[in-house]
Amino acid sequence: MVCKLSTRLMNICVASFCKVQQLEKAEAVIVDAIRLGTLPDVVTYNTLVAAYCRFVDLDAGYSVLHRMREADIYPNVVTYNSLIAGASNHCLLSRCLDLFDEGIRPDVWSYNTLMHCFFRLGKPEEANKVFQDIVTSKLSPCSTTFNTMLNGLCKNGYTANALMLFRSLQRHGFIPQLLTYNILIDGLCKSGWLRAARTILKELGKSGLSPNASTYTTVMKYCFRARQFEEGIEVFHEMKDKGYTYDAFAYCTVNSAFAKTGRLEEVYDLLYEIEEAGLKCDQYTHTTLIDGLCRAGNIDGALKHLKYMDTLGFDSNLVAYNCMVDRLCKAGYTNNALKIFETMEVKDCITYTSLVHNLCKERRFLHASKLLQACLNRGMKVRRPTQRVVVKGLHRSGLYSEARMLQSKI
DNA sequence: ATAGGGTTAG
Repeated sequence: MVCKLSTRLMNICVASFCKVQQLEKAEAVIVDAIRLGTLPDVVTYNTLVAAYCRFVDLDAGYSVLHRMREADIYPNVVTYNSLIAGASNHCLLSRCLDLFDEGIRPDVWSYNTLMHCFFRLGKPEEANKVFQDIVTSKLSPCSTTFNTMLNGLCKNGYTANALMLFRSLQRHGFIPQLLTYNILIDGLCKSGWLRAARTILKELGKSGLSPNASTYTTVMKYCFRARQFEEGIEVFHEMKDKGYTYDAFAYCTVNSAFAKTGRLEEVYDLLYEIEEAGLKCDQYTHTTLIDGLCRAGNIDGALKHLKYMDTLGFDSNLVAYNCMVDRLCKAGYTNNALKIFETMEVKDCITYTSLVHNLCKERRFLHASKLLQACLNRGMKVRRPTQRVVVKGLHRSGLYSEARMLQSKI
């Protein structure tokens, strides 16, 4: 009894660490447990297989499978489903299919995952075959089967079929989940079927379910895309009134819309609100803000925000820097842009392309040529038009030997 | 397991 309890406790610990992507700590729990006489069971290993497939890769999942076999613990359908999901997430279709032939009888989850894999690879016919197989076989489809099918149809451009399937399912007694509604609303909006989307939204309201942050974010997205900003912001307020005030995803959507339309005061307010609530914006949001500030002519504000962004500990702020460099040039501060460029540890072909073009505009062809060569030396690709601008400029300025040198590197 | 947002050069 004591032993069983401790295995369960160990599994809960392992699962908790896996959930937050701390796989070393999960492994350490197992090591400690073994030392105290508690052995991992099939659940422990299944948790690990799922985590390694998800956060590392399929082979890492397989290596857990081997460890499992060495420990004389037999994998079951859950183990295989995790591997199938791992193969599917990394778009490894043939390995996904291989897993169906390894002696474990697949269940409806296995097929759901396979169907999802086909849809992600843009193979709706194959996905549909799997769906038909599930429906006609002894496996009974679950709501995930239907949700996955509806989502896949929408994402692959079969919105009409999705709507037809949805209605047909309802006639057969299928009760949609909130997720089902969210999938359909997004799919219908994406295809421009706004009236149908509104109908579904109304049905959601009548169903007794309440829209969640995801629903609101979807609706907002399409309002902003259709340039109906006031309507989008109204939706945002409704969302907050309903109590969804802690979803960074939704906030960042609004943030970007503000930044793009020059409503910078409101962005700053919202950013403050987000950070006050202890939420975090990602690189995209900050980059959009920096871009918006530049476009509004507030270069100093953008520089200040870029510095602030540097303190936030993102892996890379490359795009924000690229943006800053380009906007500085366009605002006439090319030398400042070059100074920033020199401080950048990571650069990509966009950094170079941007500077090369801006330098050419200022007829600083020699400088542009040096940068272009540096870029090529680092093995980065530069598009033809960019190369041509520099070579032409050098010729026009009579810098023939430099032109020849550049040509030889191209 | 399946649903939501967003960035730079030419």
